[in-house]
Order: sequence, then C-alpha cells, then structure tokens
Amino acid sequence: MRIGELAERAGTTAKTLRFYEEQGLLPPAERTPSRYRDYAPETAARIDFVHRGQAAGLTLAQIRQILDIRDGGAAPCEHVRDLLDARLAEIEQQIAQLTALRDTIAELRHDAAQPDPDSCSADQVCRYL
Amino acid sequence: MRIGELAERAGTTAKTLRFYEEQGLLPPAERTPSRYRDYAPETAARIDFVHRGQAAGLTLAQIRQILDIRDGGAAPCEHVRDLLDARLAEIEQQIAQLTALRDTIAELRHDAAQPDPDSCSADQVCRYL
DNA sequence: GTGGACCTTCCAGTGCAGGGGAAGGTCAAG
DNA sequence: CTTGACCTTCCCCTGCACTGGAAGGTCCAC
Repeated sequence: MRIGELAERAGTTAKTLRFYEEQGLLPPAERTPSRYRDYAPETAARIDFVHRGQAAGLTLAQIRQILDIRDGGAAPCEHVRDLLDARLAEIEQQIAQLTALRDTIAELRHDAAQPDPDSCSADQVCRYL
Repeated sequence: MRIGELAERAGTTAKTLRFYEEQGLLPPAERTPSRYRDYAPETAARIDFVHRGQAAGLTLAQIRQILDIRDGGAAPCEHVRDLLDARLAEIEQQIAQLTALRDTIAELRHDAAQPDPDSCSADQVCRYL
C-alpha cells in the first residue's frame, strides 16, 4: 500500500506519516524498487494507536515511548498506567488553574459591566484590568 | 533609568523589555547620547499593565490592541470588555474539553488498574489505550 | 508520448513569548 | 588604565505537531 492510501485509511495525510516515521513512531517503511514507501495494511492499526494516544492527551514523544517498549518485546501496560496517572494529575492542575483564571476574569468582567471612560485615568491604561 | 533597572523594578528582564518594544507594547525608548535606552519611571506602570493583561490570559497581541487604543487617546473600556468576554468563553470551552478528557483518561486508568501483560495482543500495542 | 496524479527529498515556516549567546560599545570604580 | 558590569544589535533556538512548497522521479491511462 502506498503512503497516500494508508494516510486516507488512517484518516491523516502522507506528510504526517513521513513525519511520524522521522519521529520514530512508525518503523522505516519498506520500499518499492522505485523508492516509494510500501506499507503492510497492519500499519493502519499502529497509526490508530497513535491517534488514541493523542486523544488521551499524550504527546507524540510519550506515545513513542510506549511503542518502543512494545517493539522491544515487552508489554507497556505499567508504563501506560504511569503516563495516564501523570496526565491525569496534569489535567487536574490545568483545570484548577483555568477555573481560578475564569473566576478572576469573571470578576474583572463584572466590574467592567458599565464602562465609564471618564473614570479611566491615563496612567492606568484601563481601570478594569 | 536604564533598561536593567526598569526590568528589575517591573519584575522582568532587559531582554523581555526589548522584545516588548519590538512588539509595540512599549514605545521606542528615549536614548542617551551613547544610545542606551533611557526610561521614565512611569514606564513601569505600563509593564505592570502588560503583566495584568497576561494574568488575565490575554495574549501580547491583545494587550497591544488595548494599549494602542489608549495611546490613540480613546478609552479602551469597551474593547477590554469584549476581550474579557471572548477570553471567558474560550476558558469555559477549555475547561469543558479538559473535563471531558479527564473523564476519558480516568476511565482508561481505571481499566488499567490491574495490568495484565498477558492479555495484551501485539497488534493492539496496548489494550488499555 | 503526454498529462496528471502520485511519489521522493529537502528546506522553511507556523504560533507564542521570549531565551541564548556572540561581537562590540560604555561607564564607573579602583 | 584596566576590570567588570552594564548596554547595544544581531541572529538563532526552544517546544509541539505538523504544513507548505520547490524540484524532481514514477506510474498509469489515454
């Protein structure tokens, strides 16, 4: 299968697949005599895995770690669990920060409900911020 | 006041202040005969404003818009209000996305609580993801 | 034999907010 | 008179996940 067909099947682009290969997420593809990349259909499952990892908020580098473990013959279960734990903690923190930011902005916005240009002094730039 | 002193007073670096000038957040500084930047003390207030804008999650480009309006002689109140509204909507959306992602990952993590390497088939890479 | 769709490599850029460091000028203290 | 701290401009680098485009090779149908 050529790169364009694989890309379409996997819902991505040829460009991205070359990038994945360069990043070590896909093994160097077999080549036809004319140097076209030639993929086995199973490769699509690997790309799907990459997409699932992305959907879980993992970076390509983290997904690559999992694939490397698997390619090394081991089961990546525990590493996956640790990554999920770390990701979960990060997300909780991001949510907390965003929530605090939302409250801050909501308050600023409340103060700015009735804009009163005359009460803004020039050295403040804007009294609502 | 020279750039290093202003930077320290404003809690930032000289490098960043040059960058702000380049981005139009600070007007081109006065220069001494030896071409050193020479700032009025009030400049610190403008840098503080930039920092408050950042704390509200605004980008430098948005903060610049506000400063440009103010520098043009008008009161930026309404624009600020609109920016805050837009930022608020963005944040709500980010929180919603992160919350959904958190739930997804929490579920995956739950399934991976007792890793069982033997039940992972190679073509799946990892049955928990 | 030609057109167009596909493929190849390589280089460069995107957005965001700066940071690193080179090569050289300036200033005050000792 | 020299040392060291500060300043100047300049260009490149960071992280992340791609994307765009140029220049050229290949394949297949008409």
